Amino acid sequence: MELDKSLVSGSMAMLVLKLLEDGDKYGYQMIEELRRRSDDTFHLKAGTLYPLLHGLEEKGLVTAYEGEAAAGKPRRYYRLTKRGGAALREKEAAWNDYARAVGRVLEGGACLA
Amino acid sequence: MELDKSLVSGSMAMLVLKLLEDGDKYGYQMIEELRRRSDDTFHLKAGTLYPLLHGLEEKGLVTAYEGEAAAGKPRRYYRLTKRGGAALREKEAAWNDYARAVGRVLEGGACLA
DNA sequence: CCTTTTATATCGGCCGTCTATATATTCAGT
DNA sequence: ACTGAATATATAGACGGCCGATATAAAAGG
Repeated sequence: MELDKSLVSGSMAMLVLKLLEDGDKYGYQMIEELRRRSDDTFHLKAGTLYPLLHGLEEKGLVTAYEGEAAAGKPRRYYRLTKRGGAALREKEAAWNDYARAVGRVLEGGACLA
Repeated sequence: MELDKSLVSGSMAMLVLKLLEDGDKYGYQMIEELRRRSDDTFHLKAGTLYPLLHGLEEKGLVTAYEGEAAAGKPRRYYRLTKRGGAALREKEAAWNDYARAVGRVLEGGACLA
C-alpha cells in the first residue's frame, strides 16, 4: 500500500523551508534530498514543488537567483529569508502540536477499556 | 496563532475510526470527545464530520443505526465494522510512517553542519 | 418567550497536491 | 548521427479534504 496521500497534506511547505535551512538549494535537488532524508517516504512531485516555491517567494519566505548548471537547464537556487526562518519555526511548532495530539488520540484510546 | 489548518489534513477519517474503536458513538459526541482527547487541539466541525461519516458508511467501514435522544434530535449511532477496523490499522501504520519521516527531515537537518 | 445547547445535514468554496504536458540541455547507448 | 534517459524548470486542469454558512428540529434555561 502506497502512503496515503491525503495524510500527506500541508506540511510540504514546512519541509521545503527546512531543507533550505542547511543552505541554498535548487528545486530538483530538493526533491532528491527530501526523498533521501525521509528514507524514500516522500516523493515530492515537480508539479507540486515549483508552484509551491513560487508561492513561498511571493510571500517573501524565500528569495531566488539564477545559478550555472553543471548539466542540463540552468538552475534556479532558493535561499531562506529571515521571515522564512520565522515561518519555519512556527510551522514546526504547529506540527509538533498536531503530531502530539494525534498521538494522544491514537494511544489514549484503548487504555480505559 | 491558531493551529495551521493546512497541516491538519487527511487524518480526520483515521481519528474518527479510532474513536469508534472504544464503542459506538454518535456524531456530536465524537466532536466533543475528539476535542477532549486531543487536549483542545482538534476542533472538528459538524460540516466536516457528517459528510465524512456518510462516506465511511458508503465504503462499509462503519454502520449506522438510530438511537433515542436524551435531549434534542434523535441520535444516529455509528459502529466500526470489521473492514473499518482493518482500514484503521492501515491508516495508523501510514500515519506512523509519515510522522517518522517528517521527524527525520526536521531533526536530521542541522546535525551535519 | 427567546436564546442556547443538543443534534444532524447540505452546499459552496478554498487550498494543497497530483497528473499530464511542455520545454531545453546533456550524456550514454547503438 | 540518432535516440532515449536524466537533468531541470514550468504551467494547466482536476481531485479531494476541510471549513464556513446555513437550515432544521427539539429540549433546557433564563
